[in-house]
Amino acid sequence: MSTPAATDTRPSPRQRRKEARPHELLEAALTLFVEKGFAATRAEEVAQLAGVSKGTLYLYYPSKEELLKAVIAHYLSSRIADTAKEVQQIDGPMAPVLRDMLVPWWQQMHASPASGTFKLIISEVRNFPEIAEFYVREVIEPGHKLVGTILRRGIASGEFRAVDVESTVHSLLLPMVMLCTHKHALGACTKHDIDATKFIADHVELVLAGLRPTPKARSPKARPIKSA
Amino acid sequence: MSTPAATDTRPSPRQRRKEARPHELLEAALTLFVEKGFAATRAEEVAQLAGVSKGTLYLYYPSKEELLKAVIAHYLSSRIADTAKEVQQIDGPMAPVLRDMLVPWWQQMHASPASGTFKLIISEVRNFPEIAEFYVREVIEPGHKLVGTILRRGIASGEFRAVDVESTVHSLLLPMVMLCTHKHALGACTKHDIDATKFIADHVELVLAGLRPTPKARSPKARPIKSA
DNA sequence: TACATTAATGACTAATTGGTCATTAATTAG
DNA sequence: CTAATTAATGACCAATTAGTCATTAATGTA
Repeated sequence: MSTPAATDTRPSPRQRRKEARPHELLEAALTLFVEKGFAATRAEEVAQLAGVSKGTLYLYYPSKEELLKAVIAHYLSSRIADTAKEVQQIDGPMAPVLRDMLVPWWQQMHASPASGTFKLIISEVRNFPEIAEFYVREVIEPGHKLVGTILRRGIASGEFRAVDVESTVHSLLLPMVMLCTHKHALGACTKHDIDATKFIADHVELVLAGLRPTPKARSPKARPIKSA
Repeated sequence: MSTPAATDTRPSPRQRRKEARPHELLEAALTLFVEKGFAATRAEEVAQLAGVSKGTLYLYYPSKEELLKAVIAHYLSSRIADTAKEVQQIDGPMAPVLRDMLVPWWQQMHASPASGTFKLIISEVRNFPEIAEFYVREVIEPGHKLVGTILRRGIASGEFRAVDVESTVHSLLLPMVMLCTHKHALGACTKHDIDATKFIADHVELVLAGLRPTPKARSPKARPIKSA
């Protein structure tokens, strides 16, 4: 999407661009924090990558730790809530919902720089517990609730087997998170690559297959569920 | 298993225990590297947790980086190869193999301190590419080859659908790795807990259900495969 | 007991880096 | 154009820490 500050040829020195700095700094910080980790990234590196001096960085963020929190907050501004609203209104079978919403959602997430936030959170939560709180509230809980709802509706209608919802939510989502994490960890330093687009689709199909009612225990004919 | 050096009451000061030091230092290093990350862990902290002075740490490991590599090498000494040997000799259906070997293998891994190595590797590979090489060779490749073989044998015998083996290997293993990672990241600072033992079993069952041949496309009667 | 060996120590050094602030210069107002 | 405002700079300071090494003392030997 937007070019990293390092590669673009901005006018040059000592230019005043008050509006653009915060975002450029966040972008640079995300890149470096994800790549090298928080503690191993020097504040001056972030500034340099954003094309400013260290002093300027501290003009916009009061400390390295605040910068980290700002990065996570910025790149996690919840698209989940919106998606949940949409799903609420959909009627009928749930398999297409997973196929047509969950799959592209994760494909886009994986392709975007925001995919790095997963590695960042994994690496840093224990050092900054506030991040845990934020992440659970903004991402984990809404996400699990959404997928859990979809599964429960599918089970209620007879479309899915009566599996354990909690476990199945994890079966669906953990690989997605791991895939994003992998991209910025091993995936970034070996050719041991994963075709993310294909895997995301394949994985959802596999889970859907695992959710099909068993032929023996004939489920009562699936009936359309009440909307809402 | 073994008590962390911090909690046990060892005789006390300036005791000479040449044999025990390396392992105690590795244990302390694993704990702290996993908890705080490599860069944020001070060499002296590791020494302290192991009950020795900083000088002693450097008596056994020439640098912090070498200590990190030693930790990973030690806790990854491959149990995978052994498991692979066993599986090679088993005949008949593959579902019990996954149920009876993969499930307990991951349950034990999750329960052991070695589960922390996943978070450690995720966080540090990009800073220390040698680790990537080692990990791919010792863990990823053998592990994928093993599970891939199991799936292929099941597909060949008609026990499993003709799914994409690569994707399915990832569907099986990524959640396990993520689960271990979670334990030492978010799982260590929130009550947002996952029942690992249950999830591992449930997940394998879900995948096995997803691998069942579809009732419509009747597979040719499953026949026992040739051994070897 | 006296001596040799070597495991263990911790004060120390050199280098790094988060954060500050007096100075500089781009921009705007009059 | 001149003055006022403020975005941007980078030299600087204080604190931290990886790694060293001269010293200490535990252990073994005669």
